[in-house]
Amino acid sequence: MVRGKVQLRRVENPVHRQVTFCKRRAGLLKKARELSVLCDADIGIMIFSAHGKLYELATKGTMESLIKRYKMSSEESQNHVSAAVNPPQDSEREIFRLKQEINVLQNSLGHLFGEGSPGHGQMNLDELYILERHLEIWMDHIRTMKTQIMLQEIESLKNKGGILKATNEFLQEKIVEQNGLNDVAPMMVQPNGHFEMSPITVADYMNAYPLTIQDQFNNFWGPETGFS
Amino acid sequence: MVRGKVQLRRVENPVHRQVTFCKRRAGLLKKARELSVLCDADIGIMIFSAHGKLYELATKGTMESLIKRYKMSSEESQNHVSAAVNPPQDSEREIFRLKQEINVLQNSLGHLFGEGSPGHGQMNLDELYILERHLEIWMDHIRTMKTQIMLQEIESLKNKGGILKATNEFLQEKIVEQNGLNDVAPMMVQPNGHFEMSPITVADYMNAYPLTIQDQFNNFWGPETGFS
DNA sequence: AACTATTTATAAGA
DNA sequence: TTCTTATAAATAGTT
Repeated sequence: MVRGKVQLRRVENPVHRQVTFCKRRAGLLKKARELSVLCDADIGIMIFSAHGKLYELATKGTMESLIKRYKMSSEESQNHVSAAVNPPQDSEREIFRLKQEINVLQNSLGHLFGEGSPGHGQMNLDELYILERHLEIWMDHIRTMKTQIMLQEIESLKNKGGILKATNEFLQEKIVEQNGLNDVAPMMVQPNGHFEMSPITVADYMNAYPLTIQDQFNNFWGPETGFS
Repeated sequence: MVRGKVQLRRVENPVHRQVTFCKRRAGLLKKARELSVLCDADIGIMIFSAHGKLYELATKGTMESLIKRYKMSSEESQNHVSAAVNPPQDSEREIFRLKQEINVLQNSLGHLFGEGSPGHGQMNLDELYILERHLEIWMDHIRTMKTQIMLQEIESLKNKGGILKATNEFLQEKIVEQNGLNDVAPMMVQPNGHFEMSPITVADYMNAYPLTIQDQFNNFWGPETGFS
């Protein structure tokens, strides 16, 4: 018999807990089926017991199909929210497009792998062609993104190089003007393998390494980089 | 007040149905939360109203993570079942491996696209390399499967061809032995576009179409198919 | 949304 | 696990 209100906390006795789990699980699924019938709702429930065992209910179709529907639904609302909040940037649009691609793929795959009976197995050639085409398109997206990122990196490095070059030219002029000399304390390698520059004037450096900064620059970037 | 047992069928009055949906939905989610707390269970619930609106509950993590767990769980049990029932065939093992690939991909994608903030956006090069590699591997699987299916089809056709060839040789011997002749009633095209063979002896056919069956066979398969 | 007469779920005991 | 039963909880119909 029920003695008093049930406390909303973990049932400590493992036997009681197991029994409660059985009973309430049955109750929950029954309620779900009732709700589904009474109100025309489609319901999917996944229950993982404390020991990882899976119990499930799908009141319509398969759990897979409900999950697909869930993903569509939640993505839709997500997009409405983000479209309302941020001005849709190009990169976001691109990501949305890629998400859609992924959905298509996932749907294809769910269809091809998930929903056949295990013995049914083999996909047909047409389906594989479609899948291959999608993969090619997708791979192309990824390669494009990779290329763009690399181009951006090159651009960024070029900018940094340009700034360095300008700085170096300015410093070279200074050196020509001044011609001062101090102690030599060139670049050192630390025990941890990292480099560390001791405080050092440009003139010190020039003294230790007779190449001009411009020469070194060209040695590093090559004469055809547009910086020389 | 509740009058008599509730009938387990759709509530016809739309207003009542909507109210019932609200109340029972709240009840169901409450029960689920209770079960989760009392028994250490992790529960995911998706409810789609008759008009497609989504209501969800995830008692641990996100629905996405529960869905991942569901996929792993259900895949695992599916494999146990199929391993117990059938001797694990190569194609089934291959499909399992592909499923795992897909999981890896989905996880990568979930990580790369789904779980960053929308502004965070850009993947890094390393991640893209990994993803590209996965895609290449996967594409390779698909192309392999395609090739295998085509090879199987060729094999199957060759077998059929071999049987046909043997049959035809046998029939040719019969013809040489007997040399009988009846009315000619060759192959006809029906109004529905399908072919239908009237009852006809091989000798009739030989009479109408002077090529030997062997000649016709070679005309169809070519002399290099291994059947001639 | 709030109220209640009832039905339904279920905790503990067997 | 299943049945029983006292009691808590849910909820259909109403306001």
